[in-house]
Amino acid sequence: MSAVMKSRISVVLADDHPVVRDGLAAMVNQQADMEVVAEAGDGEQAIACYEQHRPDVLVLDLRMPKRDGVAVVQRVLEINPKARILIMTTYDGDEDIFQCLSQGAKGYLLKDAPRQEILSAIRAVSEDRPYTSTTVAAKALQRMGKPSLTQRELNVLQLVAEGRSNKDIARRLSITEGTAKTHVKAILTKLDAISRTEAVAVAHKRGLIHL
Amino acid sequence: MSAVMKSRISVVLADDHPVVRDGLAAMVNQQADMEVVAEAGDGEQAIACYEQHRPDVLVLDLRMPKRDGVAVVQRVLEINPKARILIMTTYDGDEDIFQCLSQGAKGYLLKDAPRQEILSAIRAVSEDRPYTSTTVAAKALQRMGKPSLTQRELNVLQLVAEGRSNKDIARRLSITEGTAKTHVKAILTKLDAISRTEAVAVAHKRGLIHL
DNA sequence: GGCGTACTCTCTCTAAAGAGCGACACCGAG
DNA sequence: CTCGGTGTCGCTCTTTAGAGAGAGTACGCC
Repeated sequence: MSAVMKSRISVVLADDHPVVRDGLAAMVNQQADMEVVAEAGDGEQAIACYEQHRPDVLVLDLRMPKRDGVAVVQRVLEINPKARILIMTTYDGDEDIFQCLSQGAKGYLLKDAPRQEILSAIRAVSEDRPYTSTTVAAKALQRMGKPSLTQRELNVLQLVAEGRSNKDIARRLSITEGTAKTHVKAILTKLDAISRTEAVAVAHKRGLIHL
Repeated sequence: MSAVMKSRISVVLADDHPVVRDGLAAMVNQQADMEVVAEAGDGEQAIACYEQHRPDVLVLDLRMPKRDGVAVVQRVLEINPKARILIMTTYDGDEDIFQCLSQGAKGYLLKDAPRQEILSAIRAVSEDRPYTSTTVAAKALQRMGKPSLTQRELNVLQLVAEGRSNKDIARRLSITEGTAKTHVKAILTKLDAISRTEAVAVAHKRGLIHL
């Protein structure tokens, strides 16, 4: 590589809202040092686009049809462990943030970020420098130290959030009601909640479940 | 007015995400027959912008800081009962839709709508023709016939969603636990739910509460 | 006035949820 | 192999939630 980088930063956009893609594309293409090379409207397209174009930066929305953001991050990093991924989403639950960053995404920012911040985030990530806004970083730190739920507990939590009773949950998971209660109890303890309803509120705020 | 409309449709955009505003602005300004005259990042700005520019169409996001979409619709229609408002949001709960349309918004569409649909919606609303996509219309019809909650019940529902117990709710609203139970019972009946947790799930899906 | 609606309160009774235990089998990491 | 984590099941006990039914007050509307 020469000392002077003449080629522009290539960017792939993945977001299920055409409006958002247009907005990002407009912002990016207006810059002299970057350009959008492809767009994707769902998770599978995002993976396909990445594989095909191998962009410098993949800008990714978390909540998408077909395959959600976390899964896309995983798959893309399987394809290319050095992939530079910038998560851009509306969700600020600490679980989402933690998942993405710990899995190897280089940046995470919220859609209500100002133009300048978005552009500098893309530039940072393109140079393999991590970018995290202060508010997002704070959330990620919040998540530290908090106990994490097991897969089974997440399954149970999901059913609890749908309003199922312990008996109902037991039936669906082919376990006894007592065991279902044990799981719920563990969930309440880990989320520091008194009732199942409060647990759902807490879990939703943290991004553990998505209603 | 002459038979040939030479002046372009003036549009004011209100959305708390700069990215979305950019996207919409790019789309709109690319059209020969319309232009963006102002942008707002929160509810109060939206009202101020409308009052100042009196655009042909106000494109409005529902969830915004300072003042939410429904309140903005109300206020703007107070200022100008003939205001043409197009709601554009990610939320498809039937309560949101019903509220906005019944209060006088001329159109409602989702952010994942394709470019063409967004543009034709703006044109329709600018000519005072209502625009509603089929999926949104279906939601609005779903809401018909369903019992609506009283203000008190909405207050209780909000507390239930936060995970409060009946006793807790009673204390906060300065009523007896028995009365709190009566309200919760009424909520369960109206939402056709068996438990409070299910009620929260249903209410969230319908857009009655926003966590 | 009469009617409907919302809000309040009281009562009983059953079902569910949650606290607090202990226990055993499995499995992977050290 | 031992140990920690997980998932399973069991038990008792108290608290909470929810079903059902009745009833009084206030307010606005026709």
